[in-house]
Amino acid sequence: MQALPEIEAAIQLIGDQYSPLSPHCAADLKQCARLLHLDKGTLLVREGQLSNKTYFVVTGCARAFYLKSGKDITDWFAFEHAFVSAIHSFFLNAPSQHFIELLEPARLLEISRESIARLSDKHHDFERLGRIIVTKTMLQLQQRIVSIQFEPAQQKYDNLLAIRPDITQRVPLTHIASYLGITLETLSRIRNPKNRI
Amino acid sequence: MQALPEIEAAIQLIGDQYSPLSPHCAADLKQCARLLHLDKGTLLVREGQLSNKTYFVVTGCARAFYLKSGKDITDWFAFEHAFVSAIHSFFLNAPSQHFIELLEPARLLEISRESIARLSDKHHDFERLGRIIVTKTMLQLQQRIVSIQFEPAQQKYDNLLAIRPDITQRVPLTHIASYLGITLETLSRIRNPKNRI
DNA sequence: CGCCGAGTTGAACTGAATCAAGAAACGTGG
DNA sequence: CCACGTTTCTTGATTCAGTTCAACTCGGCG
Repeated sequence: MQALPEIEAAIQLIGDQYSPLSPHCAADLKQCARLLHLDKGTLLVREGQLSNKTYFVVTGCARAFYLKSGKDITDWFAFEHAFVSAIHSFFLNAPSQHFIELLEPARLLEISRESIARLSDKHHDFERLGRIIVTKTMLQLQQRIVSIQFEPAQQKYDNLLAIRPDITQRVPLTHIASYLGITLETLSRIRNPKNRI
Repeated sequence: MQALPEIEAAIQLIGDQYSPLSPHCAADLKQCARLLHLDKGTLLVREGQLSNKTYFVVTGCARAFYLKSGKDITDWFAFEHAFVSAIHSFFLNAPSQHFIELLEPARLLEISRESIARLSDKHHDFERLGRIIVTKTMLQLQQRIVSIQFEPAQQKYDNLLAIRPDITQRVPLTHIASYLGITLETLSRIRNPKNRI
């Protein structure tokens, strides 16, 4: 049917990174995960759609963004070995506030909410995996709030570079700017060493 | 030993609000949860301490805050029927970045990380409860990021009031201001109807 | 009564936004 | 492989929301 060894490898990665899965559970997961390879620019989700999928990025990168009075604001970046989903839609079964766009050609493991619910019921260790993934995400968001609030623009940018030094090579500055809560112009000035005090 | 019926009632509240627990699991939880009643102003956790406890607020309210170059910045409010913990310390077993302070006399259910780990191993439904609590918290944080970033001060304040209309009666304005990422002076001006455009 | 913490008000300052041009890089078709 | 249009990024001038600093008011409470 599909590239099963690659799916297996991706599942292994997830287990290693977050919480190990029993062989039985991993096998069940393999049955319901799909491997996608998609072009740069693909929109996985659009605003207003119901999205009951979560995506694990095997290679490439993606962003979640929303439109705020017409302006495109990036809310989340997912690089290889990270998850991305339209969280409001995925967890609350509500119309998505977000778009999800691929910023590079990518391979993704796609898993449906329904599969996750079924596997969580059946396997205690899958339930745990879910808890741990969500916990890490929560901690990340908390750190992001600290960084956004009260840090001047330069510091926010430096903080981001510390976590992801390669981001400027992979993501247009506009998206980085909106992610940091600053304008493209400000980001451009910050990056110009002449403007450093 | 303790006010067991009150502990039971608190556990019932948690189950109702997040994810139901089997009687067996609820009974196990009852064994390891402690009910505290503490005065306003009590510090549950101080910066630098290891905190391996999480607290469910039965009545009263608490805040988590940190010091950023000497300034007191509120990061989280927990009113009745919500959880509060020094998340960085609790989940990563690292020294706390936060203080936790009671803003009103409070009754709290205290549960240790170790108990949670044990109960999560033993009871699939407890593991699920944990996943769901963390998921809701994650969604809250995500909403907060959206609200913090790009909203002007007035809007951020209005958003908070929409969620917690009584907050100004219960919490000093300084804490609300730092939570919103604005100064006390700005908050004061915003609240003064004369300054509305 | 007088002090103290909490909140308000005012005036000056500032970091970042906005508005407006232009330069550089990028890809696509001739 | 070059020309052209599009997207991405830079630079400059101006404006503005919110900060900072400072003084003042108010309401408890010892």
